[in-house]
Amino acid sequence: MVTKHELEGLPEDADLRRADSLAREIFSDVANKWALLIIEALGEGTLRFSEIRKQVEGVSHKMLTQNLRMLERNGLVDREVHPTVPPRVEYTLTESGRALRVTVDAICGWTHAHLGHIEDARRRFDTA
Amino acid sequence: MVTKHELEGLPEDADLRRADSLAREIFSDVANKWALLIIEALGEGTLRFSEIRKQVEGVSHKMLTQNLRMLERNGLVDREVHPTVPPRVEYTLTESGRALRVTVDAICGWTHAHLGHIEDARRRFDTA
DNA sequence: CAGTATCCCTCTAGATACTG
DNA sequence: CAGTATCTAGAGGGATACTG
Repeated sequence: MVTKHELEGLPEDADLRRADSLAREIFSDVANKWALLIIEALGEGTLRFSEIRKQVEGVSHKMLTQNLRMLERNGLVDREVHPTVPPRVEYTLTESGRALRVTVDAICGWTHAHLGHIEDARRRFDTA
Repeated sequence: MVTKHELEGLPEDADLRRADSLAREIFSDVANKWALLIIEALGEGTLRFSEIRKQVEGVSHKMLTQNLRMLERNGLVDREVHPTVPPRVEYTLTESGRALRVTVDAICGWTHAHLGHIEDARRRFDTA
């Protein structure tokens, strides 16, 4: 990923280049705070728009819709609309979304495991 | 992580709350495109400022310094200044940085593994 | 309730120039 | 070469109001 173009210069792999830039784009989509927090919130279950909004503390209405659309577009979440009134819209991770979620969990785990180290590092840095 | 405050309301765990908000903050620092790409670029090795800049395609001088400072402050990268002229500054992941790198690798792996699915999903979404 | 559209302002991030 | 500072345009994102 974000490959260093080991193959750069070979004229025949425009395909690889394309895949590369696509990977970049997806990485940029996904590697952002709100997207990851939404994925984490969905977890294994199914949540309504308003429920996600509660769980992902601090997310605005706008950011939530934007990111949900993006995740849906990339096939990470499934959006099911129940044509009732009032409407009920449920979001669920797709298989690929759940696969990504595992890595998000790993980041969360890393964060907690290193809280202490990080606090120390900050203190050292800030006093210097 | 980004816990849903299962313990919310109990007055005695201001500590947990603090740790929680710290975790949030760290998550926000780290869950951003440039930070992750820099960590990925550093890998197991040691790179100079200008070398990182080459590897992380598209990063501006400013963004690179900003993110390197942030990563240094959080104890993810080690910054070594050689007092020569011209100056030589080398960056290396710390142990905690390398631990996080593993998860970044996982995200990259995920990206490549799901490129096809994602392209399909996008096509479907965009034509609808 | 969920979603879209509009306004508006902040703050990000690029470009440029300058120092050790 | 690496880093800091300044200026500035423009995207990001909040608040609000309106629709199905």
